[in-house]
Amino acid sequence: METVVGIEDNDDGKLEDSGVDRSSSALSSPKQISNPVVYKLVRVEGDGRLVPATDDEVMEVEDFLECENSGMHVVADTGQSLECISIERSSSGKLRLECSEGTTEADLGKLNAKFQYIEQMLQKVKQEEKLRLSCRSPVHSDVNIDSQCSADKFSVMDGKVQSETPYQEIPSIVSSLNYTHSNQSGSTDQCSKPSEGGIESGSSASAVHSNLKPDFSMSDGEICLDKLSIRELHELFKVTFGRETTVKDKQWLKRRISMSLTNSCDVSATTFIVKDNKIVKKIEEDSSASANMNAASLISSETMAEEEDVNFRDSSAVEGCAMEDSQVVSETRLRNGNTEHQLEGENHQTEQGAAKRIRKPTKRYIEELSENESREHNPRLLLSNKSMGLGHLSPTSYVRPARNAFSEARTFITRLDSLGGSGVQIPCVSRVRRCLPRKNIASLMKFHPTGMSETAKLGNKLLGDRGSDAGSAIPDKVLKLRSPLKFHQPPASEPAKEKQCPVTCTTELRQELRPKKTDPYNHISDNDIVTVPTAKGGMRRKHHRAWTLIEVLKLVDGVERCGAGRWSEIKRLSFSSYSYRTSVDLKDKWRNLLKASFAHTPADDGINSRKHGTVPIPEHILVRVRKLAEMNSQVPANFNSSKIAGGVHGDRLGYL
DNA sequence: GTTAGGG
DNA sequence: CCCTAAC
Repeated sequence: METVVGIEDNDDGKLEDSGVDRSSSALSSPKQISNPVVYKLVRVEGDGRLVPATDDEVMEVEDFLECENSGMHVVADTGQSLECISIERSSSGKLRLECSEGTTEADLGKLNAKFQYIEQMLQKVKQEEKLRLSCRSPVHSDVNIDSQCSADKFSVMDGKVQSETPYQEIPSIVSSLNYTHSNQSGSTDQCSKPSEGGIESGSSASAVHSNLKPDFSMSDGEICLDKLSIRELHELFKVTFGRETTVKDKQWLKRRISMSLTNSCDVSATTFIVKDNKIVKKIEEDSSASANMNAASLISSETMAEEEDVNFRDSSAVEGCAMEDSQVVSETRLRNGNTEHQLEGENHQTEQGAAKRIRKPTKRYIEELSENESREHNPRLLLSNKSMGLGHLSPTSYVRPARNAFSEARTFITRLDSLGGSGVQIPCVSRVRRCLPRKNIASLMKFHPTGMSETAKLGNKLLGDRGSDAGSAIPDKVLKLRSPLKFHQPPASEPAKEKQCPVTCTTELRQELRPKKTDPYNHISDNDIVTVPTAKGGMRRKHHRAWTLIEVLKLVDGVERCGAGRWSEIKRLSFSSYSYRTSVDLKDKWRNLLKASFAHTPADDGINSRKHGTVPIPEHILVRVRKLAEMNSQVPANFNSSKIAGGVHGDRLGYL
């Protein structure tokens, strides 16, 4: 949690700043942008101990906040850095806030208004709650106020009042009050390294838990809200969500508000709390235990912050009434986890547990968001995401993140087009997942043009078939950027190719089809070799790279030099720069060249050209091949047979 | 690891 | 291009 605590003790002079760690809060995550400022209020005893602020002190601060505009720091922009208000307590016991940085005027008025209202409500509820809960141990509650009108997120969590600002450049105000009654070390841990085990106290969190009363629950909030009239609920709702509501359903209002108020992941650890609009101070207990709890709560809070970020983003994106539902859902989900967690095991409330419970839904949520954005609902997306957790095990999983940035719909369309309007829907996921790793996309884009130019230079290039291939070679995203029209009509050779595939048109084959023709021009980027898992568990090279004239020449030269059969050597000598050409590839190609050279007659040129729509291998090369073959007695056994027509699997004999 | 050959 | 047997 982005918490900054500025503590000064007049008696002892400056208090060690160990308890203050701005960097951790400021750098911990991108979220911080959303929580630029957080304040904590702690009283420091003469001996340096951190003591929880008393109610009176709290009130002092509250009053201060209410009437002291200058005392508030306002962050006008998301880009603002953390500001810190240090609370100084003189020997006389007087608390005072200190501005550590300049104050931005923006939104000051708004903030104050909010604050005032909040304070009102807090006090009101506090009074009520005092009556009701006076006998109970301190409870926590979170007030989370989301002001949509200003796009500010204003919330009170764990006693911290803070506003979260979306990524937009909307001015935001974030302030947080954190009343802590933990010892210094505890405080330190809480503030600077919540996730570490630097807690000195030996007492366990569980001990604290057992001592503490049950966590606040939604019911608490409702109890308080129960007292409110509909009108008040409406007001509260307005303050909470930043908009009016016409809902008359008291229950609904209460639920919504309480949900929001308890949305944060407060843990019963913190010492002070803003509970359901009421600031509650915990009784001083085992301070060390408290420290533990604080640390724990901080962690969960941190986690929560992330969650909420997502949540808020969503809610802010979805405006109006409709948003309520979605928000309810998401919040409910979070809450459920939270509540569940708290109820489930106070003693089991480990940091990890808290994080896990919260994080899981978050991921999912993000995924869902992405899916919504893409407008294309593909159930397999989730699956692909799951695999992401495995890192790079699957090069394909890698692609996911980037993909989100692009229009899925277009991708989808393209894919359909590629099928020649067959209407067969190729699972986007499959395709995407089979795409090259994200990092390669750039290289593809970069190299593609080069490949094209090279092709052009070669002169013998087949534009029809090739052009298409080249286009399809690029991942969907790129394809979109290029001319999608290219894919509308599969090259004539395409169907033939497909037929040649021994494998039936299984999904896998189709998935592979496009990728295969993908990189004829990308051979420069050697890293692009991507293998895909086959049904058998083996790996299969994903891309088809048509042989270029240059490669053929190199091959012939290599054979001339080293002799046919010495593929490894040829590969080493002539294809060292073509990592995607394996010795097996050379062998296969040579085999096809042989067949072609013997099957091929000048008269066939025209026919073959028309037949395949491709540029035939120049006769002079074939002649050379034939010569070499004859020299080495490599005349194909049955060059005349019909078998020759097909050449080695998938190859168009005598063509590049 | 290479080669050869079938698919 | 893939897969494999045979080196």
